[in-house]
Amino acid sequence: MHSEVVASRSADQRDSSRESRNGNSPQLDAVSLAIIQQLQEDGRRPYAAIGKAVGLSEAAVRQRVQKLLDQGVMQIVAVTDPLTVGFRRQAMVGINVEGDVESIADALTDMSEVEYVVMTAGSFDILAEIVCEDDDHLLDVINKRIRALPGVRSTESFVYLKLKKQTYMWGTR
Amino acid sequence: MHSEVVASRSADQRDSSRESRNGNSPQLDAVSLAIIQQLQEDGRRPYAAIGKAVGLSEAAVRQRVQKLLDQGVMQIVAVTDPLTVGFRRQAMVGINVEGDVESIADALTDMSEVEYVVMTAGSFDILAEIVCEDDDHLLDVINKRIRALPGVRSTESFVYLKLKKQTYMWGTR
DNA sequence: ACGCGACCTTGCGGATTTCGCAGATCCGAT
DNA sequence: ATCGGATCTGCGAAATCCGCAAGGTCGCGT
Repeated sequence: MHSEVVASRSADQRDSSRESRNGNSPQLDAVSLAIIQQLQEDGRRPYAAIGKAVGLSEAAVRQRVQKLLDQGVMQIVAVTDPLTVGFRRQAMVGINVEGDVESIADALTDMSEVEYVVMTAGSFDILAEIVCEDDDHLLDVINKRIRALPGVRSTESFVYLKLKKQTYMWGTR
Repeated sequence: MHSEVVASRSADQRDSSRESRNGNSPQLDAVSLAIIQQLQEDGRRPYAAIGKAVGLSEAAVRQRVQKLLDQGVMQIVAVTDPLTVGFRRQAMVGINVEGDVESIADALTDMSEVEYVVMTAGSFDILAEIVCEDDDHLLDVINKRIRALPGVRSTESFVYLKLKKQTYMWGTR
């Protein structure tokens, strides 16, 4: 009874201790992946339901989720389109840097208006997404704060006109 | 008694029966805003706790959250760094279009590998974020699928090297 | 071979939370 | 003045969460 799936979570994705986050290597197995998928569909889904879906007991799911949360591998949050929540100006800013890219990225990370920072290959070294209340605010962040950082060679802004898609469903496909 | 906040949720969010998401502004009142903030901190926070924080009964919070969810104003989901979850190649693609920008954006929206689509002002008409398993996959999506769309004049890719920040905390600042 | 640690399972109450529904209220529209 | 819709509050009942305890299994290092 109860057997069903289970899929013998053997000792598969062992080794390969590479790191992806900013330092540690969480190393997820297939079951945790499945749990995350469940929670990507509905962050409030009960543990028992998740357990049934991935072939684990309620208690086990609870422990796994807690650990994933504690490790910072995943977070369960509400997401919205900022435009509907009163932030009327958003922009993606492409930045070119001379010198240490990482330190500039860190400086951007510390700004509360900056939602998203990623280091890239291509004609920009960094892409940063900015969320502001209005034009003045946006202008201020870009010109006074970002361009003022030592090492920033140039920036190019892309003001958001309309958000068309925003998903959190990889793996679900 | 019990007053506290409440802030007289006047008769604002009239209509809104329409598909929010895009062009319009559902107009959230202060209470819904506060609820969203609570859920941005913890997507699983109990309704009673939220109610206490925003000055509403448990049932009222539940109804509001349900409506926000139904309207598509907000979603409660698990988020992770895709790199941690096995998607090893990501990129932002800037796209220039001739003709109807919106229809191209819609086409992008239909691709499962595309996580994020936004229409912008600036030297790109559209920015799209792509999440793939490996280089072949990424190459395939960009060259075979995106560039193949009629109306796409040119694209420029920014392959992600390292994600530095990813937040969901507007309003909480 | 043995012990240890990591992880799962089953089972179990009690505390909490969720959920549905009936009864107020408020407010604008007829 | 009154009707109707939207929203809030107040309940029980059902479901979920949470901690905990007693095993079981597997892989690994000594």
